[in-house]
Amino acid sequence: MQKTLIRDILSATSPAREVTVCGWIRTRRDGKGVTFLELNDGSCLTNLQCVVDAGTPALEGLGDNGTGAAIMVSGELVPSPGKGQAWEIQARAITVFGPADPERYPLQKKRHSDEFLRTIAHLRVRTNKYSAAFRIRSEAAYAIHSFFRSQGFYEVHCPVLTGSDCEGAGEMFRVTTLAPGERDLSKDFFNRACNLTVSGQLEAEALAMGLGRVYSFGPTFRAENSNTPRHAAEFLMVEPEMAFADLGDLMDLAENLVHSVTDSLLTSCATDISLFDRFVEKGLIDRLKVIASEPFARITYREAIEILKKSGRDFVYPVSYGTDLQTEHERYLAEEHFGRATIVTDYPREIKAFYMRNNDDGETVAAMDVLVPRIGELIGGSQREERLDLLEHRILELGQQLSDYDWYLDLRRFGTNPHAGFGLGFERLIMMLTGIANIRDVLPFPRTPGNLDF
RNA sequence: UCCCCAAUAGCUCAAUCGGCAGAGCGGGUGACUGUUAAUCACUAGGUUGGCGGUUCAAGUCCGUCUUGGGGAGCCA
Repeated sequence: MQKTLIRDILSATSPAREVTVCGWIRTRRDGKGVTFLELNDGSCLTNLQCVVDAGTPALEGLGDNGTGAAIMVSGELVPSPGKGQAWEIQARAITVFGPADPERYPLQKKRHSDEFLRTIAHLRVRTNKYSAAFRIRSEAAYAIHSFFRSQGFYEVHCPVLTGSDCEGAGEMFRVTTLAPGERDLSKDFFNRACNLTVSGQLEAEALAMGLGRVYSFGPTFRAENSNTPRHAAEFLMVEPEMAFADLGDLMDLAENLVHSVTDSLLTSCATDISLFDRFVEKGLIDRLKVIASEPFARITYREAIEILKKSGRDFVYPVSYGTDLQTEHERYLAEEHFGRATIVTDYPREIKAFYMRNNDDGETVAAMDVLVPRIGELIGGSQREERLDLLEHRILELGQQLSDYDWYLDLRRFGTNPHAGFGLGFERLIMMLTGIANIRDVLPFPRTPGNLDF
């Protein structure tokens, strides 16, 4: 049987004698002579109106099923005489696949709070807001792949299971097959400690040293006890790594990526984004147009400190050279001072990771953070230290063992070159694109401290 | 992990000074209509998050735990 997606039906240019659609009933309105169904199949935001006349086999097939039921409707596609839709289906036959008991089905024909919908994450995709959010997720991922492909990058797949426990990106989840209480790691699956990855960066660097330009796009895990609307224990990270590139190249890449993805989403997800513009964040579309077209502000850490000092603001955390920028500082820079995406570069080496390239001034490293209004840090990256002696010195300075980084140091022993990369938090990008304020609502099944349902 | 706020019907929320547990939506029943957040009438629905305390009397005050939200730290 030929089934048509509602998305395709709604863009029809002519009537059709026989179409078949499948979907879930969103609402049902009964009259004496006619019943109206709003059918949604997830292919797009808009529902398809199905008209079921009284006394027909179609109504008999429908029975008393309403909101939430999964059905198949066959009939004629005709121009709708009513207001509100161009097309409707005059139903000839209806098959019910799965009813939804209205006394127990949690989704009603009304607005629910995000907090309530999180408790039924397995069902919330059947609402307008969440189906739109997850369609945007998919389109954003597609746009990211398209961008990198157009720039000569190859996607690489970095391992989720890692023996490295010293990447310094946060607390790690331990993975083990040992029985509870057993502590002898030599008897564990890998004969050593194993963790879930916090970043594919080190592996991506290795792959960039042969493929030139690569990016990984995969899950990462942080066992931090972070309870904020911007952190999750499992999230996707986009991590490009470029050989023969410096910090300037990296900033251009980050800016072009965000421009490109935002611009293409404004077209490919126009209907879904307009939903968020109306009901979630007023003015979202205008803000996205700015993000898609305006150059990012670019300042050094030193300049950022000067701006903050001159701001006259009474910050909770005092501003001084040498300490990291706090959330309130980042927000001031991106939201108030510049009013657009802002790249801050060249942080003091003491507050950044060991692998970042030392600048010639001896005190800063070639790091960059991309700060976005309302989101905060969307991207963090750096030019990597390609000089073996300086890298070894930095590792030892931090009290770590060179042997732990043996394979990573090989990349500097053989064919080293200036290279750079960053990590982009995919969920934060989706928050930016939708205006959704809580990361738990852009992840289909969010993992946060104490929450492992579904 | 720290600070602040909240928890009452399936959902969203009221309940005055501590004094009879309420509404809208949703559900059920019926009416009506090419309807579109349909409309109208009737109706069912409660151990006020758990435990303990104060009081003649606790949804309301106190302690504690749990859960959720906001802010901070950590970061993407």
